Amino acid sequence: MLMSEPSKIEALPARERILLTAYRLFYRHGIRATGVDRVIAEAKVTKVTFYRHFPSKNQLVFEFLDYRHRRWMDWFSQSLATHGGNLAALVPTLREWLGDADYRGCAFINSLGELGTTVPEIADITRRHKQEMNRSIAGLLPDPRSRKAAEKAAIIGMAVDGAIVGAQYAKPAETVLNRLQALLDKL
Amino acid sequence: MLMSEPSKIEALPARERILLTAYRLFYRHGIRATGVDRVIAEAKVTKVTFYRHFPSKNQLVFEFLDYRHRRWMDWFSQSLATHGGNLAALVPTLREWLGDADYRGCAFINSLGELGTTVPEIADITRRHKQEMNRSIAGLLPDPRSRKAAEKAAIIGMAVDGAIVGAQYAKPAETVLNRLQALLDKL
DNA sequence: GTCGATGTAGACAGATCTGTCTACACTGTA
DNA sequence: TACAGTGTAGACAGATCTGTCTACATCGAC
Repeated sequence: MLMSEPSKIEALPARERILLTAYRLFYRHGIRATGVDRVIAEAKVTKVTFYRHFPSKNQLVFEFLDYRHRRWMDWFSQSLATHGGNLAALVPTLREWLGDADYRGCAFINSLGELGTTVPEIADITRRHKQEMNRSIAGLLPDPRSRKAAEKAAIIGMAVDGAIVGAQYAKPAETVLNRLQALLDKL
Repeated sequence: MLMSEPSKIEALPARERILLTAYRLFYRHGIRATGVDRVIAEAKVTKVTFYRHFPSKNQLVFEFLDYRHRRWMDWFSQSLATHGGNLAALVPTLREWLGDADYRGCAFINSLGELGTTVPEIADITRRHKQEMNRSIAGLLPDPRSRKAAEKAAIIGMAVDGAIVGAQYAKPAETVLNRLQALLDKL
């Protein structure tokens, strides 16, 4: 769902191929488990090309997270709209993601857990990502720009984070989604 | 709070020193960022001793998570009891942990995000840990052994997971705790 | 006195990792 | 026509990583 189409990657310029390959490997296997050499091999570029576009692995990680953020927000907003644009849209939208076969949680939460003290910028990046997610959630509520909507969205966002993590260790995702729906029904 | 006392480690047998050192380094820096050589150096043992007690790094990781589970559950149960043993105890209990200077989230969630596909056992380990956490939460509710309490505890546990993760990227933890309290007030 | 358990100091092997380097080719634009 | 941008194939350096190995010492229990 949020994964790129591998069959079309070969036609892309080298930089795009590197970023999409890193995106797929970092999300699936983790950042430290994915060496630069593996990204280079699977993107079918050379080291000179890689280091011409990305001065370091850490820079690639930042661009991976930025790219992930933009793609995820696009999907999230569109899917919420598709499902009706109100709070009832939230769980059906999350169902599309949490039930995916390639689901591996939130790239930001995972990266924070893996590298949070080694690369402190990841906490800021994660906070901004979640703030924007919460703004989208606020948009589902009556009077979306009010203080009350922001506070309620933050509470809902916290529960969504819990569901995201829960779907990583608990199967099936449907259990977690039902739990989230039950919580939303009480708010 | 949940960290061991470094000043007393030297007096312990080698196996305990290794486990406590791994516990501290894995929790603070992540698993892959912590090499075996570093654990050995800081535990003040030799490689032969290390590999006599732990056949592999993965085995050490499993024992780190088991140890973390037992210590965390002990703290969690005792702190909940100290704060009154009912649902109102939950947020004050979590405040002790989430506000800690060495706070780095949940070792299970972090390990799952870092190594979830490389070491699939971690998902099962995490699920069992969270099931036991939820059983403790159910114990705070009226009629703790009922189906209803289990379901409510699972919902609360999901929100707790969200708070745990939120406290990693959002400062101060007090904001997250207030949000959690607001959610609990609505349940 | 013997033996098992526990501990010691690295050397070593093989693998993996990040980043730099050389010299060249192709393409598109001005 | 020239030049900048983009791309190529590794070799190489230095570092880090996991796990095995040798030979010995100490201690406590039987």
